[in-house]
Amino acid sequence: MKDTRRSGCPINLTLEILGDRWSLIVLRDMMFGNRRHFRELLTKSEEGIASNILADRLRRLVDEGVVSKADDPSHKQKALYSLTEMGIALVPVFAMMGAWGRRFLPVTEDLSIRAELLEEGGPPLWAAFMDELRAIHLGAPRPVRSVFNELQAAYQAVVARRAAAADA
Amino acid sequence: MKDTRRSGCPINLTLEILGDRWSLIVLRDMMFGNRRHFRELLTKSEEGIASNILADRLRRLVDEGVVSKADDPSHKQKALYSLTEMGIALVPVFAMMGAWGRRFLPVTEDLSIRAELLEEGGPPLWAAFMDELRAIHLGAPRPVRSVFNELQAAYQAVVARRAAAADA
DNA sequence: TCAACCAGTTGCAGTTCGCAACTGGTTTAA
DNA sequence: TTAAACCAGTTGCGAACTGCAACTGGTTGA
Repeated sequence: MKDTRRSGCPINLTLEILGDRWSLIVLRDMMFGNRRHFRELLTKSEEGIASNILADRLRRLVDEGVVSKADDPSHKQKALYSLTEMGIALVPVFAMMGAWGRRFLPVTEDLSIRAELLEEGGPPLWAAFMDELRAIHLGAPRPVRSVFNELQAAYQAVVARRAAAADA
Repeated sequence: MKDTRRSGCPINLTLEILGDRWSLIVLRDMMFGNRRHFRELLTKSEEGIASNILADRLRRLVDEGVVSKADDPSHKQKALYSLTEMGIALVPVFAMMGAWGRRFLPVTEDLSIRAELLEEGGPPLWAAFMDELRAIHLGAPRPVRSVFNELQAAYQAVVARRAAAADA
């Protein structure tokens, strides 16, 4: 928690936590890419975050309660980062931001297919996805439907289709 | 438009335009506070933006096409800033961010009443508000319903109620 | 035993931020 | 007519933040 709040406006307070160029990238990768470890977030990011920035952002997000950090039982050195309910509740924000970006900015097809599905699915799809995230990150019972797999499959399909088109 | 795009992901591209601590504050004040001139944005902001930062952000937002700038016919020196359709389309993003902030962050009652109404009203209210913004900023025909006035009245009512409670 | 892997830290140059003072011009009211 | 208030910014400066590359100390698996 920051003690130097500029105002009690919800938009402002949200911006004080997430208003920079990397925090939401990290959360996006945790949420849609299922990246849970430092090295995964560092090396598999499309945008190439620097390790000191990543360390700083993870520390802040943990401080603010958006992300939690735990030891990975399978490996003494591994830290396991999880979304909290606060982090999971960002799904609709991502959906709306993705929809806006997709409409107005020069997105690439492969990287925007997830945003497209999320937009078309609307609140019911978001709720299903959030249920699944609660299972993955909070240990809640795993729902039958896996929105994560649906999104992933759609992404793979686009990548495959584009690769095939490039060959032809 | 920036030529150094980190990736074609819609979330990333959105962040490259709006991912800082001030851009959305400026847009919020234009949208919900109907601030259209430099001095209004500078002095009436809850958060106290610096004039050089405001000038820089307005320049960027105009460059990116989120805001447009025109001469105010009533005053030779006045510049009139308007939301473009791209800016108006941010209404749902603000609604979701406001809802998130309201749920998880220490918002104040007066400054979050608008976010509450926007959340409760849902997509139909957002659409009505966007219609009104198109009238105000783009010269479209003015709709009958004024969501702006509804939000403003609710804000004033909270302020008045709190002032009365403080007196008692 | 040794290479690969783990989560970060450190140093440094360049950029951005935030504050305060200031600029050159316009409008308003006495 | 003139002075005060108002207009959109700009400039200078120290402090903070960013991004890059190299590095640390420890763990794991072959």
